Amino acid sequence: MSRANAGTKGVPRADRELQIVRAACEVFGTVGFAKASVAGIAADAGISKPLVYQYFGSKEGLFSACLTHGAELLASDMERVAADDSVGLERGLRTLDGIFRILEPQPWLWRLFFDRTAPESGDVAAARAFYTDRITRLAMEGVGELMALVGDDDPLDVSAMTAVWMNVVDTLVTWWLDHPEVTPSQMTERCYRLIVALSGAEPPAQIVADPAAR
Amino acid sequence: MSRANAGTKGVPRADRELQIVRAACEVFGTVGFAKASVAGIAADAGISKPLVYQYFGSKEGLFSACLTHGAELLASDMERVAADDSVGLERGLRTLDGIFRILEPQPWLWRLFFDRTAPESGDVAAARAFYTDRITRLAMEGVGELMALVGDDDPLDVSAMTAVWMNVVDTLVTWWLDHPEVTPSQMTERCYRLIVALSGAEPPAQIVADPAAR
DNA sequence: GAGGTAACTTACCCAAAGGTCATATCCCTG
DNA sequence: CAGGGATATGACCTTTGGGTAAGTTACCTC
Repeated sequence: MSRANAGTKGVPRADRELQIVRAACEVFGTVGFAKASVAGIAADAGISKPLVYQYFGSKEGLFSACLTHGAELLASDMERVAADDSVGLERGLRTLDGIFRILEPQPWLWRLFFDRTAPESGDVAAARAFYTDRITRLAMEGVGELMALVGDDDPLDVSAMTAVWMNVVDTLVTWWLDHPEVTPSQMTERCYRLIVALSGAEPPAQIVADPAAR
Repeated sequence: MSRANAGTKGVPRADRELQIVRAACEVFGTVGFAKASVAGIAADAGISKPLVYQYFGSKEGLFSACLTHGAELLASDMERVAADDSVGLERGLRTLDGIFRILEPQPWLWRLFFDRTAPESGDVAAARAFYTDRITRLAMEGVGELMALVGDDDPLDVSAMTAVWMNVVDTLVTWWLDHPEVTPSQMTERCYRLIVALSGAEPPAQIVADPAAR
């Protein structure tokens, strides 16, 4: 009588895990690791706290799963863009475009990656290091091309510029979160204008109208 | 006998408050509001927890005092630069230069401002809104000038660009934190090169050598 | 259909941290 | 030099939330 609602509901583990991860991504991405409560996530997912621990071991394990889930989505898209033959600012624009489209239905995914309240050791750090490497490599490649175009190949300059680039993406996504009525396409066009304003010279324009980029 | 170390040590309130705020700025700025512990801050400051509460009322009140302390320092310097007659990218460079010099001995101050784990209502929010307004106004003014130079006066574009600009500053400061051997002057020069790389056209060069900017 | 296993829950434990209380010591003033 | 107020503290209270123990139900296989 005491454990009235106990007992299996016949949902396979893989389904439940995905359901939990999705709820957790939204919570972690919105309020951050430190302020997120496992009980709250469980409630959002419509299940109880011990099930979360049974499947993910700890709050940290759950966050790690979320990080992997989100980062995989983003990293694979960035690699797709990198495989194109665009260079310099145009490649930057195409990358932004892909990111905006992925984040449209789940903008909070982005925050998982830059959460300073997340643990800095253990599985979480390992997962983050793995994806940071993967993404930073792409960014450095793109930024390096851009810097080489103007004859600057100081590695520290490239390093700093890569950091700037990655946080510019972060900032534009954040700005977008505060202006939810703006569509991904409009964001891409806006980024194009901002780059024009900075550089004076206009990069190729086909990105905005290119149907293949949709 | 139980409260052995109790009793005044003759330190005036104002001195203690400054001492506590300084310790708190470092902790809040380093680990963030959520993960910071008041007892830990008290220990760092060399005093006990109840004294913190006696002087600041709550953890939130303490953070609010830190925010005001740090923001005042930065905002007043930005206003100094704004009062100069530089425009566009040169004004941006001068602002960066001032920020780097202020943050050199206490880089964590910067993070107080962008702490997403801080409370979003009450005194903290009020203090942040006050300084956000003050700083954003300056940034928008500078960014607006830059955008006007190239004929873009869409207010949303200016808004997004302002966000980008403010986070670029954040990023460069963060990058600097990871490269402590770099001096403020070197950082300013590096920023100059990055801007050149982005814009193609070179902004006025005197900022780097200008003794008045030191 | 008996039993093993995977899916699920309620009720609880306990450590950490925000916040308070009662008390102790010192300085300043009349 | 008496006492009021400012400065200071150890011990405590209370809430929050990560984590667990033990029990319940359903499905699957033989």
